[in-house]
Amino acid sequence: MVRSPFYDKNGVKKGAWSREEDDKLRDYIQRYGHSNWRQLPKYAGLARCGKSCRLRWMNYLRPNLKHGNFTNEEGELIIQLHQKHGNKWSLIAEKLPGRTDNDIKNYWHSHLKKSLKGNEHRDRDTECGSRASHDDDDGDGDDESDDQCHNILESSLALPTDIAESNMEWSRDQDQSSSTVVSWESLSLCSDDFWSRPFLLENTTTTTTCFDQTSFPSFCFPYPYEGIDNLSDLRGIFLDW
DNA sequence: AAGATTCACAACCGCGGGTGG
DNA sequence: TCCACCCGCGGTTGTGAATCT
Repeated sequence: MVRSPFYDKNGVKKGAWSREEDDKLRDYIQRYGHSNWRQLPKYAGLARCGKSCRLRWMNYLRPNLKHGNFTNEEGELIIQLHQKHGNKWSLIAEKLPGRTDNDIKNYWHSHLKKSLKGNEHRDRDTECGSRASHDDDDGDGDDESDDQCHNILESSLALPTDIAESNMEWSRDQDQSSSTVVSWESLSLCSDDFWSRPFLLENTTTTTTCFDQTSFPSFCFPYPYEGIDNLSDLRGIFLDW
């Protein structure tokens, strides 16, 4: 159901999250918050990019998330809100506690849009039934009509109110911050999109440069020790401190 | 029973906005 | 004003599961 895990050319892990990764991410965020997604994977000991961590947390690990089927009430509300706001999924998600924008977006595309499409077909058949029957004679016309409907439904601005209303009838039928900011000098050596930049301890050439963390006062290490194991990182912390 | 098709949804990608130097 | 960094959003894709033929 999800992409198989793999490593990209930068050594960043992609694809499905393992149980262990979930645990690491959850534990880290619960303890230290997520004030800096980009640096989080390094501190948490994850071979992921910050963007991936954020997505996983927001869409799956965050507390109080609802998983599973949408209720009729939720579906109804989504239709109403989509009619009002269009594809502003995050806006819609704010009105549905426990649901993420991604969930709602997926639900819309897999359930509601299809049903609206069905209603649209009915409406069109009512308005010009003979034409519709011609289109469907060989089956090809249906695909074309689907595309037309698709275009309409892609934009909520173009979504006729009566369609949405008719669909509502169908519906009835059925943190604490870790104050992290540390200026990592080593970061300036990196380039590319910051989201995909790896923060991999495993792949850095300096990881073998060890130091005794226990020699420093504990307040020097607001993060789990395993996330700070090279001297340039340590230097960044002290420069900022 | 087996292959084809569709469904459902987790995850990725690219873009744009906000912010600070 | 410009630029880089950081973040969040919305569109899209990939793939296992379910269903159909």
